[in-house]
Amino acid sequence: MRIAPGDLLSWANSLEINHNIMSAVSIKKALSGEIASGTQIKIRGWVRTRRDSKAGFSFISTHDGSCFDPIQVVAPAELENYSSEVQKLTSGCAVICTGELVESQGRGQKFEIQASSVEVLGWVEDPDTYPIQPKRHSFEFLRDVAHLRPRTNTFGAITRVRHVAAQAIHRYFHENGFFWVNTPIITASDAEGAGDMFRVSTLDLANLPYKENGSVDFDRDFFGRETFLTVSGQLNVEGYCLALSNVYTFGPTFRAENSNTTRHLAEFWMIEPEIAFADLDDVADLAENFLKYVFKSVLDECPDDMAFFAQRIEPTAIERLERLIDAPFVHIDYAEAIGILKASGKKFEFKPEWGLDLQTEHERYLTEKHFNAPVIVKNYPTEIKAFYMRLSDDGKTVAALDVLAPGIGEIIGGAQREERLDVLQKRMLEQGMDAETYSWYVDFRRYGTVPHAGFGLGFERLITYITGMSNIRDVIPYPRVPGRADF
RNA sequence: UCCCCGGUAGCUCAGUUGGUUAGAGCGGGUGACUGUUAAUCACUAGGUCGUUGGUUCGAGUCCAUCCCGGGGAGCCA
Repeated sequence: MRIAPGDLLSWANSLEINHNIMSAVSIKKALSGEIASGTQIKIRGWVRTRRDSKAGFSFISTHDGSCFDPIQVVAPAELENYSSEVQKLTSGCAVICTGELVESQGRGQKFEIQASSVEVLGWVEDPDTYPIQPKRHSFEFLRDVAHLRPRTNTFGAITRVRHVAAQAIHRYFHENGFFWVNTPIITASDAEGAGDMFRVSTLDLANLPYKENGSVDFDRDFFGRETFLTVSGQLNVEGYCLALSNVYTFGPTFRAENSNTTRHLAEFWMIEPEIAFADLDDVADLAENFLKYVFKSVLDECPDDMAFFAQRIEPTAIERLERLIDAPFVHIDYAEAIGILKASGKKFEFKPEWGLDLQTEHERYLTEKHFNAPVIVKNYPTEIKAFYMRLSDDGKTVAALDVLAPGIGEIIGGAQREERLDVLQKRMLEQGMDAETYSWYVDFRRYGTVPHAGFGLGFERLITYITGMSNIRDVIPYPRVPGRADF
């Protein structure tokens, strides 16, 4: 039996195995208007608040995460467990509510449920100390209860936006003929100096084997050599790029840097597309096109969540995404950027100078003050960039790019790769890199080399930008940062 | 890693130049009231003031130390 792609989901949902799943409806569906008023429905979720009316019923505001809004369940005093259970419900209790879906008599919601049954599945053991209360909590506090914070409005919204953005990313690439490549998480290459690495080892730290010269004998480690957690899938994905043309990675990435900022995590997710037969301008266009697609998808698919961010987190959350979708990104050369900074007359803590990397204050000036738009800065001085970036004819610059966004700074870093064998080898030699470790990478330049380019996008930085959340630790479920790996 | 700021009730905070029994709002409990919706009103329970040490007749308050958190910088995505 062959089933048309558009019918696959209804075919799957019709299978016996799903009958139990379909017996209740999501709150999203109950509030959507798809279900006729008067229909008997069942919803399952967690209590946000309970308000009693002595007129003989209680309002139970219930959420299940399917959408931003909770549904109001009207529980009449006639319920057999009304005084014994319903009136004892507190924030966080898990309930199954059955009843008639009706248009609400009160303001604030279109539909509500006139309950004929409220079944309590899980009580809150001690309501007095349950951390998630129906009030505003600080994000600092919620980080200490990261396992419970998904029950709040904000973290529910973040989770849905994160999901929609991830789906949009995969969809964008899929529909543009890219293949998702799962590059290894454990690696032996000291990946291009992108940062300090976490060691992966099964050696007994209290009883390390040593070689005769006194160094640790990694021959006896699990992989028979030193290994680490990946800091980038780029080197690996290049191999797939030079066979499948358009590829990307989307996976966890690890940096053991002692970074204590609102935009760094020790464990984060990174998206790295890599395109063959392409130069720096091609990858700059890809970055712009890609970002606009993802932003548009989130605006279209998460209107309620985005409205919440605009109302409570960052007033311009929606407008700035709309503006960014409409306006072309600014493209400038690093040299021009230095010129603009020097001519600005602004006093910077670090003086802008050709040959030095742009400081955060410089990036902010360019993207927030001078252009007030996303800026793609291209062609950086050779000395401050990685070995694999393509050298210009005069050798002074490499074909690197950074995408700077107002509010967060660097969101994307990319480059055209050095495809010429001799030039790459020379640069690796200059930087004192171990030729043997990277021989497989150099092979790509030996066998059918072509110009190719790619970029890296920090997924959490993207979510930070979309939602207006100011700390990256609040857009990943369980943040890992120096000194903390709770939960 | 460096520079600033902070740690008081379950949560968010106030607490005077050091001075008796440390306060408020929310949340919890009890009651009243109400198609309510951050409901409202009354009553009530709840604190070794981050740790350790010091100064003082007396420390939430001053000093030192360590721990933890936040913001900024560097590194980067």
